[in-house]
Amino acid sequence: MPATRHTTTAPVPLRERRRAAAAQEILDAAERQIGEQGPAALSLRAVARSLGMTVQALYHYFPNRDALVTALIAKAYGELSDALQAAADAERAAPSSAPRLVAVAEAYRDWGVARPEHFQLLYGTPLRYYAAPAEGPTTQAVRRMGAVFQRELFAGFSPAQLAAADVPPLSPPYREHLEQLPLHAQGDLPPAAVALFLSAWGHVHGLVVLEVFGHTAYLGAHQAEVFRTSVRMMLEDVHRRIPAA
Amino acid sequence: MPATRHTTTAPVPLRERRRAAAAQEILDAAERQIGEQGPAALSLRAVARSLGMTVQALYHYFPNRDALVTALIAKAYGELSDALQAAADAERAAPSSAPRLVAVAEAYRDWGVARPEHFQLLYGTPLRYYAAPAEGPTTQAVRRMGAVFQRELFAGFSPAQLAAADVPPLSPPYREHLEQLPLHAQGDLPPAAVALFLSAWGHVHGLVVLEVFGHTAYLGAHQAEVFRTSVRMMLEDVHRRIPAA
DNA sequence: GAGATCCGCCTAACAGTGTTCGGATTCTTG
DNA sequence: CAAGAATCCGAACACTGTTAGGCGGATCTC
Repeated sequence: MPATRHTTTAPVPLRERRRAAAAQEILDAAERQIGEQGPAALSLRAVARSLGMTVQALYHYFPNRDALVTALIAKAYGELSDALQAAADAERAAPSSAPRLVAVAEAYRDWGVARPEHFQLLYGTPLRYYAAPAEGPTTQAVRRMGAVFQRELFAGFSPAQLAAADVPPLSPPYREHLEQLPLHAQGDLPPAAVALFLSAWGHVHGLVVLEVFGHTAYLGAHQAEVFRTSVRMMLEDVHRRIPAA
Repeated sequence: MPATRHTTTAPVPLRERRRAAAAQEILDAAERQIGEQGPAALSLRAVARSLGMTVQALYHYFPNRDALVTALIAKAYGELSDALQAAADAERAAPSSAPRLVAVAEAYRDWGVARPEHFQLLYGTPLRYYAAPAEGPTTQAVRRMGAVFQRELFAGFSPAQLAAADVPPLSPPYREHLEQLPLHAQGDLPPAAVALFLSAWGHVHGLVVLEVFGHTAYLGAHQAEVFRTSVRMMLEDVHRRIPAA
């Protein structure tokens, strides 16, 4: 079997373009359905129905449901990353980096609260038998998202400062593993800083997860303030662990 | 229609007992299936099959799938609470309260890591169309679980100390709402302490959620150390905010 | 002990899901 | 224009939760 079929001069993206357009249309319809009915209600038949075609047509654009879901997840991660980046950019004029980190965290929460169905798609397990691919477009999108947060968390600190962060002693193999981790957003991040980042990220994520999944409903309308207070404390605590220049 | 049918002397728990035994058997089979196949694969038909009966028989013990799921969730919360309490009790001899809180946090993680399917049942949304009841046995179990954590987090501090905790200013309505919250484990907890508790709980939960749901798989076998380090820092940070006696 | 009642379980069916096979239609390509 | 590929649909399979109707046996009353 030779490489491809379009052996003529032009790259022949004629048919390909229609394919891509149709696939995009399917993705949009699926996303719409998730936003309306929740991720668990995602149904190939319903997607096809809303597009005026039958189920089997979808199989010409996605090999199976999991592939469609993976594409949806990757897209959602991308949009979430964009939201975080936009929030950070909006606070670029701030004199200190603190408001930028707060803005990023708030953007993370805002995205989850505004679109709980999509948030559940990313962080719940709403689709029975769905297994996320080990390495794919999603992992890359996740890394990008973490990079935004990490950048603003440590903005304004030198590598020397970060390396001297007051962190419990890390075991040598753990240090080594952290050093050769592919989440170095910009320049090398010392292990102590990575440990701080992981803790902070878990902190922010946990607060949002509890709220979006309804486990802190008893807090009512004050959930925004709970989050704001917690993030502020978290930022203070992290900065307190980084020595002054 | 009069009250009940058993108008004889004895309370006639004869049939009731069989009913309860059968219901328990169903619950066990369902839990076994969750442990083996994951919560998303929970199927009434499969449960009935493993018990040698047909689907419709289950409907004589649970009105529908959601009721069975609710019972499973309540049971899982109970077991999780027991695990936390047991971990705290095991460290009762410790001179300081710090190791108890660490032990409770580790127990939370251990439970989630050891039984990821059950953890997903509690904190994911694995069942399509399942809607948790607003007030029921689950909320009570959740409160009990939070109480264990909260107790160990603030053990050894007086109400006066907790009230003077160094926390960002809380808005008056937020303070008021926190004061009349039904999660006062023992004695009244000042709003500042509640804010600290909520932040700490979100922190621990977020770390565990990320790990159990596979979002930090890139950390490999070091995830236990990530957690231990983060919890230690969290505890230091919380205690640093509570003034000395 | 005999009769009435109710409980427990079954067979059958409905609407829904993801997925596959085979044939028909349409549209691009040489 | 003819060849051929890409697209699409009808039908089917195995699975899900749920409901209706009917049968047998255990239980309770007299």
